[in-house]
Formats: sequence, C-alpha cells, structure tokens
Amino acid sequence: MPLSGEENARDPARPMPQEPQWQRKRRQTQPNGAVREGRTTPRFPLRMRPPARARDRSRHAKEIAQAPPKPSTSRSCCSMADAAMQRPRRGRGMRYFHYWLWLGWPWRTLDRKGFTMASGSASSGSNGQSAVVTRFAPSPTGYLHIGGARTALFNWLFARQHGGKYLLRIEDTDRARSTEPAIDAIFDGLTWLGLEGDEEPVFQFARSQRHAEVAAQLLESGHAYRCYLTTEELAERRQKAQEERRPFRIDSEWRDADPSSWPSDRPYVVRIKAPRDGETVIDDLVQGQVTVQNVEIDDFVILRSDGTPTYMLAVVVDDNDMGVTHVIRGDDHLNNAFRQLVIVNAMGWTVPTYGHVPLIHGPDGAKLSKRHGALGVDAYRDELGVLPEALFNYLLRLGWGHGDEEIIAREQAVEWFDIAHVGKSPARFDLAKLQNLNGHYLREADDARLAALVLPLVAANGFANPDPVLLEKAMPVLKVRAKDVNELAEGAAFLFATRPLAMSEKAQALLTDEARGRLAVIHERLSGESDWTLEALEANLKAMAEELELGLGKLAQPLRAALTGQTTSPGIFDVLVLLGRNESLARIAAQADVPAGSQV
RNA sequence: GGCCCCUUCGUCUAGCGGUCUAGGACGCGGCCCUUUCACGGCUGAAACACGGGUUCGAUUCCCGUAGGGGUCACCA
Repeated sequence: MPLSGEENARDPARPMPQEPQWQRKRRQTQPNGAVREGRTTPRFPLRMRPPARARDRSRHAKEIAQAPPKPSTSRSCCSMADAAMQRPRRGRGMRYFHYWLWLGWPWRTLDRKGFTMASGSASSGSNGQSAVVTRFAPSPTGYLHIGGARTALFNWLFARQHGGKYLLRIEDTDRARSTEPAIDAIFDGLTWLGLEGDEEPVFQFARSQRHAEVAAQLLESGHAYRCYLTTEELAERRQKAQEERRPFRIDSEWRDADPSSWPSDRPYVVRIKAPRDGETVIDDLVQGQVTVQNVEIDDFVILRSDGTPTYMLAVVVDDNDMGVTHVIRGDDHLNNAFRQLVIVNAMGWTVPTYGHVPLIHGPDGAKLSKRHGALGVDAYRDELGVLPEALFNYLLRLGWGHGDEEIIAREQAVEWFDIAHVGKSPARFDLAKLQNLNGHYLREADDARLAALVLPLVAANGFANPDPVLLEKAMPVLKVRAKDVNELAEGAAFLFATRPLAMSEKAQALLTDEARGRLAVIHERLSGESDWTLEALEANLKAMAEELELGLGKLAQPLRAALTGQTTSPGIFDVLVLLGRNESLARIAAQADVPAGSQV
C-alpha cells in the first residue's frame, strides 16, 4: 500500500526534474520598469515535500523499523497494574502507529506486548491487515453546525485517501435533548456536502444494552466500582474544595470497598477506577505528543444510577465495536481522550489513533456559537445561497493549507489533505472569504443547475411563473455578477418584471427629459432593426452613438434604466437579446418621450 | 483557579536554521479593461506577541512572560 511518498521525497538518489513544473518564478516589476526575478516559489505536491511533522513521521517510522520500541517499565506505575495498562508507552513514533501497519509492521509482535485487537471484527480486512476506519459522531441536539461539518470533512478525507471507511454514528444517548428533526438536519447537511457515511449510521442509544454489558464486565474485573455517593454529597465536597482553594477530585470511599459490602437497596452509579499515579501520553495526529498526569483523571461515571451509559462509556464501546482506527474530532475532546483511554485499557482494547482538530472560532476569537450567528449548514445553503463545493473548499482551507493553493476541488483534496498538517491553533470563521469562494464556484457552476436553484427564489420574490428556459439562457451573464444564489435571483428579477416596470431611485434619476428623448430615438431606430442579435444590436447602437456624437454610455444608461428599472445589470446588448424584440421595445416605449399613440 | 493546547499581515495560511527585502488568498486602497455592475489584469498598505537562551546565524530549536482558547457533570 503506498504511503504518502515521504520515503521517496527524502531519497537523495532520486533525481529532481530539471525544470520542475511546480516551480514558479515570481517576477517583480520595479518602479523603474526593470523586471527582477524573485526567489523561486516552489509549489510542492505533497509527495515531494512533506510538512514538518510528516517529515518527523517518516524519520520516526524509519527509526522504529530498525529498533522496535521497548515496553515501558517505569513511566506507568499506576495501581491497576494489569497487562493492559503495561502496554508499551508510545514514543514519538508511536503517534504513527498506523503507518507501521501500512508498512507491513509485524503487529502480532505488538500484540504480544500488550496490544489486543479490536473485538469488533470491522477493523480486520480479508487479508488480516487493519484498514483505516474513521467516524463522525454528532449528537442530534441541533442542526449540523459548521464545526461539525469540518470534522466530518476531515474524517471523510482521511478515510478516502487511505482507502478506508468513513462511518456515521448518532450520539443520541441524551434522550431529553436528542430530536428527530435534528437527526434529519444532520443527515441532510452531510448529504448536501457529499459526506454521507459508507455504511448505515449507528444509533448509539440502540446500543445501550451493550454499553451496560461492558460496564458490568468492568465491574466484574474490578476496573470499576459502584459508587453510592449522592449528587448532593458530591456538590458539597466540590463546594468545600473550592472554599479551601484546592483542586477538587472525586475521591470516593467506595472505590476500594469490597463488593460484598455494596448495599443492594440504594441507588448507585458505576465509576471507572482511574489510575492514580504515572502519566498517560497520547500521540495525537494533530496536537503531537500530549502528556497528562494520571492524578488529573478522575473516577468518572460510566453508568448512571438509572442504569444508562454515559457518553464516555458509549463512545469507547462503540468506537471499538465499529472498529474505528482513527478518532478525528474537535479538540474540545482532547481531555476526554485521556479518560476514554482508561476504559480502553481496562478492557484491553486497541488504542485508536487520535487526531484532535482545533475548534472554529467566531470573529472575536471565542468558540463559534449562536452568539456569532453561527448557522447550521442548511442555513448556508438556504439563507446565504452557498454552494456545497464552496463550503467544502472553505472548510478545508480553514486551519489547513497546501502551499499557495486556494481553489481545491474534492478529488484534489483527497490527494493533498494531510491531517498531520492541520494547524493546532483555532481558526476564525470569515464569511467574506466564504462568499468570495462561493462567487468563484458560482461562475464555474452549470447553468441549468443554477437556474434550478434560482427559480424558486425568483418566484418567492414575487414573480409568478418565471420561465426556466429564459433563466438558464441568462445564467452565463448573471452568474459573473453574483456571489451567492440570492444575488443571482435578484439579478434575474428584471427578466420577469412586468410593465409598468418598478423604477429604482437611481434609475428614475437617470431618466431625464433629455434621456427620454433619446429613448424615443432609440425606439424608432431599434424598431427598424430586423436582426435582433447581440452583434447587430451592438453595431446599431454604436453607430447611433457616433452619429449623435455621444458616448455610448449616454445611450446605454437610460436604456438600461428603461429595460431593467435598475442602474446595474448585465451588458445592455445581452439584456436586449434576453428580453427579446417585443418586450424590449415595449419597455423602451414606456419610458420614451414619444407621441401618445406609441405608448404602451 | 487546576490541567491541556495555541500565538506569522485585520482574517485564512506558506514557511521545516542561511533561500526572508517573510510568499499566496480574502478584505481594504489605487490603476487598467469597460455602456453600468461584476469578472479579469496590474499595483499599494498590511504580520513573525514579548524577553531570554542554543547557534557563526533564528520566523524556524529550547525556556520564560504576556495574551488567547479548550476543559474540569449521573451533557455529549
């Protein structure tokens, strides 16, 4: 299986092309007119030049290939000294555990050192090699927001470029907040962006039986305990800790109580026994190596007093059962990863590779929220008139870049995207840039497709039965002037307006007595035009301007006002042709200062 | 507050110790094209948070400071 080519890129024996086509010379024109050659600005296909961390990755992959890591004996000395917790501590290279797999690493060796394969079979391909499985796991408490869409995008991209699977899971364990419309909105948004899952989505709530089973297993093996502390007691202790200005950590006296002493008549929650000394290291695809002291990890609840699983348990169980190899999600989950690892280890499951991507921030630098007018992707589509490919491109470039490339199509993204190259700092959402990108994709979009998108909007703007054929015909000249679908509809309005035309204030101002007189002349002249084509009309009016010794603008602007009721529109000859001979002449006549008999 | 993470033009980013007079894009200003508005082309202003190290040499590596963010539930 091809890696991403770092090895080749670093091979000095590999000849470089004499004049690499990706190498651009930047020329600068000096004020004195001289042209100087700037430094060459290489545009690297990623295969030829991996980013820093990718480079590290390749080096480490090599080192590791020569000297397999030794199991750590001292770092992790937690009280739960079972085999699972004594797995080899991953050094920097371990971050790229999955790359070894692709390199054909004999992972049975790893297995002997404490790794266990996922119990779910989904991760094993027919050849016994682990394939990449990613997942997007939104909770259906609202629309699909922009940050979620980006997380989905990164998961999709990662799976695609590694020939893996991308799955969907709806985290609906919170029955009170999960809603059916939200689920629909999320699927709808994902479909629109082309990010549907490769398999039927998993609904987490439906699996609570399985989650409870795992909790029972954990209880059985002594990795978890029943805790009879009430919420009130906990709140009290938390309060007290705060008053004494010391950090609060749950320290339940039930942790070490003998199961035989567990009361059977009182409600309890099940807590995991988190290790109390040592440290845990995660080699994150995005964040790099992150270390947390185990004392920071509390004995969190895995089963509520009503017997339902918490999110923390459910994710771990589902990820394992679904065979998820790469957990790519928002970095608000980074801290959770350490807690989830406790469960993974206690169960002896395979540790997934994590990639925590930074959150998207609002213009003020804080986490994007409704306060910023954060919208669901459906709103970008329905209210802002954004095209999915534009949002795709924008989201892709948010927090990630590939040289000087700005316009990146879907297929290209699959090839270029590199999770390890995603920036660690949060990016701010910039609507202006999205709109610019949208304008670009609008200009590239198929006319019939755009017409179909615009048609209902035109109708909604009060124009009954707009002609779809005319709309499509006008699209080439309309779309260069719009940056979203709404503007497209506004621009198309003149096509379907009925006489008497509503005049904008500026258009009205243009129609002076003098202008109306000229319109009369234009009307007379165009009435005699038998060839109603762009070329003929242009020749006709230009000749007329010359004869009258006027700039074309003197004729065109009043004409525009008369034809469209606006001061801005597509080219005036385009307008004439689109409107057709009869409608054009009628609109001109309506504004021209001509004998009453000719009025329409 | 504890813990974790981050810091290059206003914004998104390129940068991999000498290639930096720090590149591109959006936005903003100017010019050109032009019948209007756009599109397009050219062009201008605009950034390495600060302080210490390491080094012959730091935007780049290390430490600190400041600032920002995330997280601390029987939510997910």
